[in-house]
Amino acid sequence: MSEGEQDGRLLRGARSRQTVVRHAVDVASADGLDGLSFGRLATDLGISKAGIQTLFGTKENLQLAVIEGARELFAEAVLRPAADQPPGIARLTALIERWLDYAGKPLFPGGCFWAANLPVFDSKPGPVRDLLARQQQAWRDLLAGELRHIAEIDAESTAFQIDAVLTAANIALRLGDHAAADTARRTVERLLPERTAG
Amino acid sequence: MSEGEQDGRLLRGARSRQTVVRHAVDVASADGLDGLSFGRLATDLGISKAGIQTLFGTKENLQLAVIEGARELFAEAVLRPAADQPPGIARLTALIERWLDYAGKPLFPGGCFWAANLPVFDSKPGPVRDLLARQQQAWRDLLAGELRHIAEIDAESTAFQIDAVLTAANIALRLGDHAAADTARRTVERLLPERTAG
DNA sequence: GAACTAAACATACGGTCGTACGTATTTATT
DNA sequence: AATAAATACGTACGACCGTATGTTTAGTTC
Repeated sequence: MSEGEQDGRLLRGARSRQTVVRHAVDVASADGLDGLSFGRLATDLGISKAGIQTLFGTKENLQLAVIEGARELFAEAVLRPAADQPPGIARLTALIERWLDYAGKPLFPGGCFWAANLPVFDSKPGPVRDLLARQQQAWRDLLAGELRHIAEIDAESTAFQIDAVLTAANIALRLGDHAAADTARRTVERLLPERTAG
Repeated sequence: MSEGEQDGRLLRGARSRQTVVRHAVDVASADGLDGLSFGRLATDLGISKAGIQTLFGTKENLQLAVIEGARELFAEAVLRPAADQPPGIARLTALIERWLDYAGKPLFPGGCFWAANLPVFDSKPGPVRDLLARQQQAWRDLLAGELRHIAEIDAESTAFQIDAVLTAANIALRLGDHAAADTARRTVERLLPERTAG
């Protein structure tokens, strides 16, 4: 009758990992990947510290699992909805709108997961930093891919710029600037060529 | 004959604070303001943990002192050299060049101090977050002030954009993208009106 | 249902953290 | 020289950290 139940069955294996990771992502987006600890997660979830340690082994493994988990949530909230749109400016716009939603009414309580954690780990070589950097690059590549469907644009450099503006908007939002999303929207619009009719 | 000496005299008062803060800024730029601890600073500097505690009282006070110290170093490295230039585009360019230097060959071993710490504290209300946010705003206001000398430009929004690009360049630099400074330079140039002759 | 594996737990260890308190030492003031 | 104030230090405390080891429980396989 402990808390570590789900659907009346004790959490076991993959299902336990998922439960822990899901909560750990929230913790890490607010307090950073460093703010994670077996003890805290155990207390929050009402299960034993040693049980979590059994599932993940080391703290670094936990962090890596959490990063993967965050990416899945991000893909579900931002990438998948935009995949419906046709390639090019439509899909790009959808991605950006979804991203601003994602940063605004936080899927993650601490705002963008990568904006929160990359600056902390960018000076700490290791698997955590590498994984975060790879995911960030994948996101920028995705933006660049859509931009290549638009003529008269330097895809790489525009992708860099869009990502920069979105990240800055994320921080501004978290600091209480409610207009930041609109600012970002207008800024991005100006980066794209004059809108064609329709 | 302990390590806590300077010019042969024991460190006392303000001089001690300055010594500790100077080192703590380096630590905090690499490991974050959370990575600071009395014990670690004491070990690094070869003085006693309790001595540092006497100087700062609480950890939060230490963090606030470190933030102020970082701002002084930033002002010395970026703001003061650019102050020679005439207001407007010349001074703006000087600020940006100095900033890229500051982010590149690190005055702080962890790159831009605010880029590293703002994302961590933007979700944690308190004096530390407030001070960091105020300083960030002051920097953006400074950029906007210079931009107002340039016609046909939305000063606020361009300042937002320049800051966003510089911050993104800082992270890219730390992740090994050696071309990031040039990318940022070119991006900023495109934000300003066609260069007048000379 | 017996044997085996995987999962969850209990407990323990050394380490560091932040803070508190008392003591010695240095500087400043009288 | 005596006194007061500011500094620096030694030590101690409870709390949490990450990890390791052994044990119990829950599923699985034969």
